[in-house]
Amino acid sequence: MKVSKTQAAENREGIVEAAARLYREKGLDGVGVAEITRDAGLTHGGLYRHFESKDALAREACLRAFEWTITPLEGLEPPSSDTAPAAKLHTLVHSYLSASHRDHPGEGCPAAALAADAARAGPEMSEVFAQGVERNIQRFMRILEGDDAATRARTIATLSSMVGALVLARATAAGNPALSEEILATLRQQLAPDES
Amino acid sequence: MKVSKTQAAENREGIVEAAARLYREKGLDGVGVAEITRDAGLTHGGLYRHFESKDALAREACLRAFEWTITPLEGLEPPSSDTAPAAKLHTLVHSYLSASHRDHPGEGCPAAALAADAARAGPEMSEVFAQGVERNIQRFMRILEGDDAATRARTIATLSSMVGALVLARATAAGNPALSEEILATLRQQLAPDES
DNA sequence: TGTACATCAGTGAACGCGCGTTCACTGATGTAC
DNA sequence: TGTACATCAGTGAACGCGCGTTCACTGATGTAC
Repeated sequence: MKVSKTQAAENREGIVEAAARLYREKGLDGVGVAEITRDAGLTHGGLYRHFESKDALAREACLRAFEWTITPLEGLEPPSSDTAPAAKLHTLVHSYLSASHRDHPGEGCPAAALAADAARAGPEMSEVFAQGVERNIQRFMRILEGDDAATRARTIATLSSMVGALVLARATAAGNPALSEEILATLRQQLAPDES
Repeated sequence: MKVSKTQAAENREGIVEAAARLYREKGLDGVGVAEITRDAGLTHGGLYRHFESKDALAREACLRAFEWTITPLEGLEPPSSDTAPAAKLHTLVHSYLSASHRDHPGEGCPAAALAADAARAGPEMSEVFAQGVERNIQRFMRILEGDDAATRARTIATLSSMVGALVLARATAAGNPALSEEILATLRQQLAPDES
């Protein structure tokens, strides 16, 4: 049963998006091609008409995941072009370091969900990751409205803090919910303190 | 071929240490029991005389890994009881955020290597992780020689930064070595600036 | 101290299972005429 | 516009493989006498 070109493109799209979500939820070694294609409404055999291998799909899924995380950052910009950088930063930090983000990795930051896996997945995946991180640095600097070395350093430090805090909050969430929340709250306050 | 009680205890020890190293190098889903026992000089069948399951071994290996990372922190203390907290902090930060630590996860911080895996490995593993993180917070505060809420907040923020930076540096190392080094250097400077 | 024997740490073949990948096949698509 | 047919996206059985776990067995240990 062949399928129209547009339908095939949509199916391919569905596989990439299912993979991007499932990999972030379960890790690169925690999902099989059968589960991914089933989630996209297909069977596993057809996957290889679109992707050379599972690893190639994983790279494309990570690329997609990095685009997704950028979108919410950008979503802040159009309506908030008249908003102060500090306000944008506050919104972003509090959204990133939220219980909701911690508890829904599938739609969240791929760096926090997959960085450790990516470090073990070979040079091509590392390139994908390096591009994603560099792009997030650029977007973040645009929010801060600075392009000098000091802004870049501040951006890298802030992103590292956010990723580390989210990763630790996730690892401790089930075993010690109070500690998990303390980590998130401490870094929210540190990076974007509430007035009052 | 039975073996003496001391020999059996040593063998058990060897399995835990091999597991602690291999899990940090390859991830919780990246190593099999055969590889672990082979690394310890045994065959896979005997593993179940010592551990109820692979998951139980993984938890004990993580516990062990957290003890190891604490040791180097403590190693700083006896000779440096006359050293200023700032100097200890400098040594610790520069050692943690080094290329050597980035490139040798097997002997390094389990939080940076395994937090994402641990978040997916069930509540018992999360408890092990929460205890490990809490213990590292306590040790770090002892280095800073403070036990108030502000010191604790500063500690949590610093540890989050270190973990996030190391995780990002590892994920980007193969694909963009300059970016990886930039991340480490930026956070070294941010957390424990060189004088001059 | 010496002997008989129960214990049990470790071995390695075997198990059922799920994995990534392949491939013969299906049948709607889309093109050539 | 209608018809014949090559294309190829998707199906699902099958493959070889490595996984975690089990188990009958081995033989040195360590205990009971």
